[in-house]
Amino acid sequence: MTRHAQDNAGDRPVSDATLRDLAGYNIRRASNAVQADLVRTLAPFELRMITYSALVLIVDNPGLRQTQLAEALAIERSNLVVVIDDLERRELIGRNPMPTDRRAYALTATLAGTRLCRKATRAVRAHEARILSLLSEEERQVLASTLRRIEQAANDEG
Amino acid sequence: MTRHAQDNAGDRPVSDATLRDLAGYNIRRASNAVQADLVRTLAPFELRMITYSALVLIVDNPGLRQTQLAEALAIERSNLVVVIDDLERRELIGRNPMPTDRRAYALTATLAGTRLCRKATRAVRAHEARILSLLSEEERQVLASTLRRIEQAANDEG
DNA sequence: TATTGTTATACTCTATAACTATA
DNA sequence: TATAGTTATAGAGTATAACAATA
Repeated sequence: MTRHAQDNAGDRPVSDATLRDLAGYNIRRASNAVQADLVRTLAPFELRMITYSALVLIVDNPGLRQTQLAEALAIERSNLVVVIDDLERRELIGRNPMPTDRRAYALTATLAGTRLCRKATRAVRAHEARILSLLSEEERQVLASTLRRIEQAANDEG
Repeated sequence: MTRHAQDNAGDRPVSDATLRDLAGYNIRRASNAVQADLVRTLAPFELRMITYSALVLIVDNPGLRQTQLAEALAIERSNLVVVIDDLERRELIGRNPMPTDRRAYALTATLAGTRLCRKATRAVRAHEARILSLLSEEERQVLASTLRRIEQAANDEG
């Protein structure tokens, strides 16, 4: 393919200096890349990120109600329903009636759910370890700390 | 509302220690919060994050082709079309024929587009400044640097 | 009246395949 | 044969409103 002088920006590297100054832009790009990678990591377990996260929290907090779980995951109650439906249909968790409040369910993991959770967590951690191996221990701590504060501040802006 | 002893996890704080160890989880939460905040910031300009980002790159790189722009934004060519359609319909940018390649368009911002870009950038920066004021200069640099490396590594895992 | 889980719905973001016109 | 832009479509993710059962 021949090139001509008047191609102007055609072959020069694209400058994204303005956007790279914005935390929101960098976070979106990193988040998209990491989420796509997590989809691949969790696919063998037939789990999505949100399904996996819900399972972990149920394993770690037996007896959780759905509203509590939705809040902990920072998603809407209504969007959690299909997630719980999926985990229950596969008999990884159970919706147990609460004697003290007949509106609510106490969520508990089955043995199969606990086992799958452990296996998936090992896979996710191994996968993350390869990515995070590029970062020093201090950088990892700064990353976790700054992300948490940014989330908090962004929510407070609302 | 009365409480009973058998409420089990009902009132205890939900432990998300397992998930908080995962970079992917923290990044997703921060990204969601920041994107939601950006939506609110850009709404007065009738811009979404992707529309704003595209406009910035066109202003900074006049003559850009759509494929180059999509690659720079890390989105699919096909998803960029409606974004460019929107910006063109509002006469913020123009699709100019390229004499050297009649398949492609050279994208350029109009005066109105350049002005809107400047105004929106000021608003976004002011908004980010409030959030980033919680971070030291060193933390901001570590954040930007680590996010970029994580994006790169996650893409390479694919 | 308020809350829990649920349904329905809509809008955004992303990914893929296939088409057209050019190269 | 390959590339630029386009169209259509499907799957996630997210948000809101409204409902029945229960508190």
